[in-house]
Amino acid sequence: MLTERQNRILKLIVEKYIKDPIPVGSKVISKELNCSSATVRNDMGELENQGLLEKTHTSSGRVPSEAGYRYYVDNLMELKEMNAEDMLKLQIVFKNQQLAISDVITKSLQVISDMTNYTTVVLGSTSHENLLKQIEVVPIDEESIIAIIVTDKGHVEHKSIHLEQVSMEDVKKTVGLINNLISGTPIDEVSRKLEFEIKPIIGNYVKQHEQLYNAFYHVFSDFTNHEVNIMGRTKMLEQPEFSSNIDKVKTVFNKLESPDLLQDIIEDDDKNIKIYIGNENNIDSDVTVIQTKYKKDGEEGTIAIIGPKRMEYDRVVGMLEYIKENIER
Amino acid sequence: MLTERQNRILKLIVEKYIKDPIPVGSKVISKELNCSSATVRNDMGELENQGLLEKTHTSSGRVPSEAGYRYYVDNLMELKEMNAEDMLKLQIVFKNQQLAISDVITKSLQVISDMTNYTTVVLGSTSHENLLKQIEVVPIDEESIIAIIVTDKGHVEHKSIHLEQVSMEDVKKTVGLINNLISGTPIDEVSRKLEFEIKPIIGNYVKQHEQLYNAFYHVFSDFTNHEVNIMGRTKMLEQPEFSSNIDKVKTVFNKLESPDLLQDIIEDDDKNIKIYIGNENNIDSDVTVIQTKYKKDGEEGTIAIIGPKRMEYDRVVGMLEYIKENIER
DNA sequence: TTTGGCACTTGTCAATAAAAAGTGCTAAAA
DNA sequence: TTTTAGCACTTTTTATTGACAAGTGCCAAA
Repeated sequence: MLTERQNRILKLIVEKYIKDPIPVGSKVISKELNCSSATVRNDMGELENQGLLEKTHTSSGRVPSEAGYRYYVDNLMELKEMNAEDMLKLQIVFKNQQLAISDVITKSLQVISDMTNYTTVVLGSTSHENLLKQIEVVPIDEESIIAIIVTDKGHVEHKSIHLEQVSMEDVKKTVGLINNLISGTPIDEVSRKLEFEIKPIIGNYVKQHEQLYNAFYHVFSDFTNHEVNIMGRTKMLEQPEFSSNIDKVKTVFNKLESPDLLQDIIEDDDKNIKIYIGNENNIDSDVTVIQTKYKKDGEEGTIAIIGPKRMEYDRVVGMLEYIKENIER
Repeated sequence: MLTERQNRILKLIVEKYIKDPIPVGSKVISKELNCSSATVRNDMGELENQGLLEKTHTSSGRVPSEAGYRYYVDNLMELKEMNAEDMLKLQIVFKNQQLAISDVITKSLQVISDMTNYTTVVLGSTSHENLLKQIEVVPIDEESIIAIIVTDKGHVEHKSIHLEQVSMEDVKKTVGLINNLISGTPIDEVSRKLEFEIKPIIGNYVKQHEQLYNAFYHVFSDFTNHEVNIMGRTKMLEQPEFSSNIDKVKTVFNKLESPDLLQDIIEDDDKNIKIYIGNENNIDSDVTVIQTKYKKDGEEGTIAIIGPKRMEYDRVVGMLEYIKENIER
């Protein structure tokens, strides 16, 4: 259990360090509290014993540890109103009636990325949550068509298909069949249903049914599992602790580029705003992920902000709350 | 005019420097030529006078200047066969019959990016080259529909539209009208045609025509001008001259992130492989862009490889030739 | 025209020293 | 019992020095 003064010292150190990433000494802190640097030093020693602070070397100032950030976020952080400037920039996006929800979300997270210099991510719903709404085909030339899949959540994906000696009529027949028989099925189960419900039927009266079946099978099995949108991919370079350590930057960039990983990583059913500091997330032990789920009409997904552990927690949480509120009404 | 030996020296220096970015001294060169280092030094001095070589400081070895690279590319470079390993990896992509052309291109450039550690870009055709093929609408719920635009080149784009109190019937009518009257029009002229050919008609017998017209107007005017695909966005970090200079990296990253700029930059009607070294391109004076146009059936576009000026010119040109050849037949 | 040789420049590396920042601990003060 | 002043000690940062390596330019001889 920490004393009142220790709490105040920890809070000051975390906030100072977030503003400027240099270890914080006892002197600066003592000026803000009404006590001497020696007193502060004693408390800092105790905070270090508790694992909330760290030293970079024997005689350096203190830096928050991972547990320190966690304690700060859980107990010390005060949420403040979003500042007027931030709010204004976001409102421009929200006021735009033309935009569909998903565009509003993407655009506003783009704005946040620019304002904060953190990387932002928007994750659509997963393919097992999306139901097949409709499939459309558009012929391009004699040998190729484009198949367009639309899900009930409004997710659209398309794929060009190369077919030899298949009549457009047969294609239309097959598509009609799919739309009639298996629309409403979760996307990731469609492939299986194709095999058991469509293949046997078209086998009888569609020429080249093998080729056609294969084509559609691939269309669905290649369906992107998650629609993922990353904004400000390279913002990490703006963070001093990263720009001085290129290897860290590379690690994080690689995580972001590999879409599979990203999907596994940010998955959480909680509707509140969640904060994963360092090892608490699966991206990298040097970053913090702040994320939340949104749900609006049918559409749902996750938005996340990725920054250094030394993130402006209060500001980001404020923004996420604001965005979420605006989305959901 | 350069002497034969000067040509050989310049070639050696460029190639050595490309392999390993440290200034090249007269001694190493003299070992490969049958002459003394003093002779080489004289020639190097002359090459520097001609602006083809540079020194990093008074007593350093030489480094190719921009003009030096240009001279190398124009006069000295020998194209060699692609090495077997590179070729094998690319063939795996080309052999895959399932893939549509555009996917083959994207995938193969992904492979090239991984093999070379350069950033690669695939640019689809511009919107004035794409003709409207067909527009489809899929209703999602009472108040929103998804509009899907397909062009003759097989480019697909979709947009969710929010409509209030518009009947699906009216939507279908309007879409039918568009498909009948203005399919075949270049995408960037559709908006105008909508105004003069569709608006007057639906004005008469479609309720809420204003809203509907606006919605479709935006669908087309927001149509992405260029489909752009970037692979290996962060590969620049693997290049020693960049990873030691973060500001350069940031500049290049920013250029890559801004899609508008990218479009202006890589625009060229020449069908050959073109090389833009340093200031010759508009991305950054520290990079080289090697690019070419491809054309296959209806589809056409540009592929580009972006790397440091110290790029492996011969290897990259070889790869591009190989890819182009494979695409076009 | 080429080459050996040498003076000269610059960058790199290691060692040293001094200064700055900050700590921990002790003993005195509150 | 808590707080504080003071001081010894540690580590980092910065600058200085000197030695060495790499490389050049130029001159005079081959």
